[in-house]
Amino acid sequence: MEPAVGFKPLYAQVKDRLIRRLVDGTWPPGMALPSEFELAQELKVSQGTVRKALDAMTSENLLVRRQGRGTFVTVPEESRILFQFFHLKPDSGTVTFPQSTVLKLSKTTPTAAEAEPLALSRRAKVWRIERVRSFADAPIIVETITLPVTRFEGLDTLETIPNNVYELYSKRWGITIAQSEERLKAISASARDASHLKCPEGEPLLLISRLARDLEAQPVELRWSRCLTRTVHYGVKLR
Amino acid sequence: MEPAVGFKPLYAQVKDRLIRRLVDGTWPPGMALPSEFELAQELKVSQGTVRKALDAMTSENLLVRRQGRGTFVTVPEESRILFQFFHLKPDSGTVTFPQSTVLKLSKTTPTAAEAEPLALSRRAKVWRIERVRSFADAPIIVETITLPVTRFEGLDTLETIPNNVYELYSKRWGITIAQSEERLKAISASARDASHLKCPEGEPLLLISRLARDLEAQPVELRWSRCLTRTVHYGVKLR
DNA sequence: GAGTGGTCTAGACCACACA
DNA sequence: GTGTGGTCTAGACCACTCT
Repeated sequence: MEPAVGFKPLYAQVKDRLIRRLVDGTWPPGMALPSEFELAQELKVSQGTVRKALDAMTSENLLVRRQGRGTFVTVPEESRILFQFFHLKPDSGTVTFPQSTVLKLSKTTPTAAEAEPLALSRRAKVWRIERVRSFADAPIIVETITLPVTRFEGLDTLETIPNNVYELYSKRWGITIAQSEERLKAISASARDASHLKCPEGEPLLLISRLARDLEAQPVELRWSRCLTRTVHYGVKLR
Repeated sequence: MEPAVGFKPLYAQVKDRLIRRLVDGTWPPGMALPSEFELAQELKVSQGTVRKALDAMTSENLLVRRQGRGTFVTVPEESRILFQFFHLKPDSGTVTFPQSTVLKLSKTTPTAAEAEPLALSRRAKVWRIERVRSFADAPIIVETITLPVTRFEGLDTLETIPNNVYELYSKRWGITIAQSEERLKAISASARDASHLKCPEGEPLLLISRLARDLEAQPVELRWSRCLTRTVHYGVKLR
């Protein structure tokens, strides 16, 4: 008699086994999974149970299913990131991905406020990236990205840091950003923020603190974005 | 041969029929629905198809299912509203619902910025509620709520306007708030905001503009909240 | 035409709630 | 014990994609 606490439905167990294959790189982004019947046969469950696991993973944006074609591992390309993780939109007009300019890349130790959410020691090494992001040449965001060096070896040897860093994390280190939590506050622009955003010191800015996690829900990236919201807003839909 | 465009899966049609019963009050909040087999028999579909419709409605927070007990229409009680629509949380400590004090209730006509999202004419009548909300006696939010008079007849005859207005909308007018969209910006506290929030004029505030919709996705309520985010933050989880 | 996911059905058994 | 939702299975047919 197994305890009720430890019980997991079969489809959840199947889901866990499939996620493990995403984590270990058996099925890299873009790859087609075997068909439902092949998976069912291999995992010794019915096709309906495999489907329930695949549907759950699809609703978490880990997979993409196309009728008639197959089931594919999600690729962290721009349009997906834009939709899933980037919530700043122009007040009017179409949504676009901002251009970015790196100000500084340094190797340092985390502050207490950085170490705690990233589950790191104060003596651990981290990369700190500072960059400005712009819509149509107008600077909108100043942001600081903090990454543990242990998971991003050789970051400083890259020629450039691309606009879409989540695609980089995936391609260079095989790290998939699967979920994140954001905390928003209103703050005043510091002299430094103001100079980068070309706005008066003391201008109200939207501060977004994001903690991003990988497929196994381990914290991977901490990001502090200060945003000028004169022409853009942060959009949320609640169901 | 029917056109592919007009096609809707059977479970989606079932879902639409069930939602109609929520809208017309056949099944009010808190009521138990018939069992899956009874619904299947009545609607002439299989129990599995009914289940798919019920699961979809459950994931939209319209229904609550309890193993062994039954399926129930969601009640807009505090804890649910807190979880579903209220995203301001103390930086540390437990989540609570703020107290509120109504400053003013007036009947007026909408501004252009109010009329458009509510799909109203500029000459329509609207209620405008202004109130302050506090955590532990500290004022945190000043907000303005705009409601079309046609859908909320007699609002001015109420003795008091309760803290949880969505519960009021449901009980008094049978209107269920099922979804909403929020836009966030950082602004400076006006003299008026500052006096209510007991903060300096010019203090950075988080402005939340919310458009709330009913079960049929019709806009119902427009709300502008100005929030002091020194000790609280707006939390978002992204999957 | 062959292969894929999408829908629909039917039935079995389990876990839980309540009287 | 009875009735509910939760899980699991098996099979059928449809719509779509690619060759």
